Amino acid sequence: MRKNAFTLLELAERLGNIIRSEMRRIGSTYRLHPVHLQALSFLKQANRYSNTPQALTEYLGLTKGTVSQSLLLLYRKGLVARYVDEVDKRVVRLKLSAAGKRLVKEAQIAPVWQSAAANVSPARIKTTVLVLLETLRNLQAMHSERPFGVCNTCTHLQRESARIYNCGLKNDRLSVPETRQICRLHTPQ
Amino acid sequence: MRKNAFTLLELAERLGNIIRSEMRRIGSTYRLHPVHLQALSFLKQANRYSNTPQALTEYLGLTKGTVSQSLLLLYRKGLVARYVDEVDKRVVRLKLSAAGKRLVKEAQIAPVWQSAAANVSPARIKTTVLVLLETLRNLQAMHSERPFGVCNTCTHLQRESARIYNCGLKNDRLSVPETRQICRLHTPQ
DNA sequence: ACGCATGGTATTGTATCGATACTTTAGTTT
DNA sequence: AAACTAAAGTATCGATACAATACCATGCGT
Repeated sequence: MRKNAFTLLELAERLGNIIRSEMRRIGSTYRLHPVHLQALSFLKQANRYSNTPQALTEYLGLTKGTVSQSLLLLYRKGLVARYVDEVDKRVVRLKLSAAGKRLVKEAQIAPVWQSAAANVSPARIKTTVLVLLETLRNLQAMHSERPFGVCNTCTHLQRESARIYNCGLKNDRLSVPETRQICRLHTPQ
Repeated sequence: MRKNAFTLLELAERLGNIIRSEMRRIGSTYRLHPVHLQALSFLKQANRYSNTPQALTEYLGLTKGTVSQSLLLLYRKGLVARYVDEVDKRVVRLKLSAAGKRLVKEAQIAPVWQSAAANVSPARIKTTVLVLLETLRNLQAMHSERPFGVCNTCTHLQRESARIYNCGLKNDRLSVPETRQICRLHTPQ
């Protein structure tokens, strides 16, 4: 039991390393580091409450100064657009540019991963996902980090009718595609 | 199915980030980076075929020049000892110093992890470990990376008698503790 | 004896990352 | 309204990971 949890840690560590060096490999084509690919991938999925430097900082677990510099680099490369929020002028809104979207599509490491897990039965994958998810949530709770999830599994999501959703926290109307994005205010059920 | 494999990738990525920032936090006490903690932890477990810069390079997935520099830093901090191999004088042997061993013990992140996975049933953890292990092995095979495992699960291990083991590849006698270390020549059954 | 591969180091340039200090805007208190 | 205070970002600096390249020493093959 103890031993197994230790193995789980080692495995996650090794997998993390592999993913990281895979990202390094893929990113080198564009002269980007792993953290940049992660940032772009996050921005692609972030909803309207999470498309800011602050949210990205929380997501990556780095300091805001560091993230600010990384964003500057991505901006200079023309991969992300930045504009000041109309309502709160302290806030910067981030958005992938066309080039950024293209890059995220090209630079996927998912295919490699999928073929690596291709021979595992769906049931076992499901168990694995659930176990890892629970562990992740616990770890995040310990560090009082935000869980960052989609609306589907959030307590604040209210379904008004067939295609009308609402965020109970922000009291905003949400479009269906929006409910599939990830949110920094996510609160697991 | 496809969707699940994608989620698995995301989870591993998130967990990797958490582990990484946890390592950053712990390591900052000693002014060490995540990669240094990983190196020390590897050296603690490496067997006699794997206690070299080359093996560490393969393990971390970095370039040998980079790893050489990291080792220099660890050496200057008095955490690892280095000496030239008697037989092949090109080879450098690495060993944790007393201070290095102490640090590895102190700087464990395992406890956090264990409490995070504490409420998951052993059976489900076992499934998770097996799935991740298979995925890891496949990923490593794709990149023709070495799997790095313990003798227990290696095809080259031969059991001579109750407490006498042999490595069929190197034709060396192995002590029982040695069969629990990790080896760069590991070949999964 | 000659090439050639292998294990490792030295050096240089780029850019992450943390720490610190700073600017601007928002909100709150007096 | 004026003055604190907090929040979101940016700028700057120092340390150093990391890749790339070149290099050195040893070992192994013909």
